[in-house]
Amino acid sequence: MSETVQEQELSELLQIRRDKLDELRELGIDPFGKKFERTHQAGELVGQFGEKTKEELEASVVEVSIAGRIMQKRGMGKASFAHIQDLTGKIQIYVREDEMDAAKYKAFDMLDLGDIVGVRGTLFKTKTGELSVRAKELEVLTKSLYPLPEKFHGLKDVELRYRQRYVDLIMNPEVRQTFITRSKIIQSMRRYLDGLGFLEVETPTLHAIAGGATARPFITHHNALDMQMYMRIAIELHLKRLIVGGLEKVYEIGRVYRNEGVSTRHNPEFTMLELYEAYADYEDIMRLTENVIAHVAEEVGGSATVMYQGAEIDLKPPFRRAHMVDLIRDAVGVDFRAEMSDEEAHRLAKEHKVPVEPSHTFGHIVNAFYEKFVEHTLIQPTFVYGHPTAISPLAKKNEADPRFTDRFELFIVGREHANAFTELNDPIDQKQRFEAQLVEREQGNDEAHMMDHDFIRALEYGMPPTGGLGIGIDRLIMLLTDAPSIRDVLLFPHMRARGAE
RNA sequence: GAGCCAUUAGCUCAGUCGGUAGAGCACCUGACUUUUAAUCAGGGUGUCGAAGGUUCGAGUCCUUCAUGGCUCACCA
Repeated sequence: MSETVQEQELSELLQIRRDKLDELRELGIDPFGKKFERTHQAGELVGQFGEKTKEELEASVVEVSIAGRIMQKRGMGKASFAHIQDLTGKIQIYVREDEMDAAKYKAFDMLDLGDIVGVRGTLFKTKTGELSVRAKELEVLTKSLYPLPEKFHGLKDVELRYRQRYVDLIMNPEVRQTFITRSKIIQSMRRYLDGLGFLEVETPTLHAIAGGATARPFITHHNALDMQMYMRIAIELHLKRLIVGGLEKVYEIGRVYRNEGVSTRHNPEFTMLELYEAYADYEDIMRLTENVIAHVAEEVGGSATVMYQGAEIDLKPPFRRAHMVDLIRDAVGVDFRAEMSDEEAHRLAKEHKVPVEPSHTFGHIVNAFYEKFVEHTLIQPTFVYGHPTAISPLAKKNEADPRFTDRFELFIVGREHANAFTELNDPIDQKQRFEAQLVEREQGNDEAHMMDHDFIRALEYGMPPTGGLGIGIDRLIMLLTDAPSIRDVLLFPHMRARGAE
């Protein structure tokens, strides 16, 4: 569509705003102004001077310079009030015709909600006691050409909130706060791990082999090398190569990509923390996990107890620890510690109406029982450990019972928040595990792991006994910000492309 | 992928039994020098998500499609 046609199709509402560009220029004002020196932010002023009396403010004459978006405007002829919003909040400004340049007052009078201005003036309190800035000078910094949502109800439409997050951020302070908290959570986590002597690293997100997790990858292509590549589904295998290389304690906070369904708990790309510590095992990692989560909750939210969707969640260590088969036994009375064949396991699955595939072995069926009967019941933080070997191709087998591994997952509010294990460092066993995965792949499981010969080679050089951890950062942020949907903690959640537009 | 629900002005929402598309905010015109969801007087700015169908007549009933939300499935 050409620019001219678009211009013609502008609604009256939008056309009026465009016309104001020329009217401002006629007044000698650039509607898309320039750099503006601020001395304060709104929230800072309210914090610093909000408690001062009218008289104290009059006596001290505090000169300030602020800038922000006009969110409310109340004109009264030759004087006007408005509220200006910046990152930190809102502050009222008071503009009088007799105290400034006539053209400037006329320009201000013409401005709309959503326009961005810079104001220099002095602090005072109105007769109703609101801290305000009495404007001496006012600069138009940016004219807004599109009207903001309704001032009282704001932007409610969920689709618009996600597709036009910038409007959501302007209108909904709690959304702004969620993303500030998100940043603080990640900062806090970094500081904590750095303090423990971990080294933050960055490894490739484009992989020749998509390994380290059970998931379907996005496939892409590198032109110059003419090779198929995958967006990474996990960070794991590269970080373990670094443990082989002697970096000993490493972590990466980064994006991984999985070509799977979208839901309130799943986005095609999400942020993982993965961490590996040489000479540690999964019990060390359990302690680290509960400590880092409690630390972040306290540092960012002020308490290790959080409210999530009406439920009080206690994140104070130690978290409950429970073996997967014990939880299944307590829930349905089936004891998978008993020796049993795959056939017996299938019979139990049928008896308890647990959906399984014909190719499933004992281990897959134990996991299916867990997912059906236990997972959703774990509201308070619980380390579920002892996952079957068949579903844990990168975890070390348990010494006493090799049908299970030294692995745990952390469940909170019925959702998986972390996955960790004593890493398998026996290259011969690892190769066999990959081969078992290849069999699954041939049986049609396109999420089964791929063989990674270079990773085997790395293990052949010798990886020290190692504990590893993955934390789903978005889900942790959901928990700590009381967000019901993962989209509420992602600035730009993935949405289907709109056809006509 | 399946089920349920939603889609009307820039935004938030009404719209009865099928009978001339409405309100508040925003915006426009005017008044107003301490207002604060400012107030007062006047002004409705629209592809009723799209396309078919039924009907004398469809925002409303039917079908298909699109997008979104929730639930389920898959998954972290």
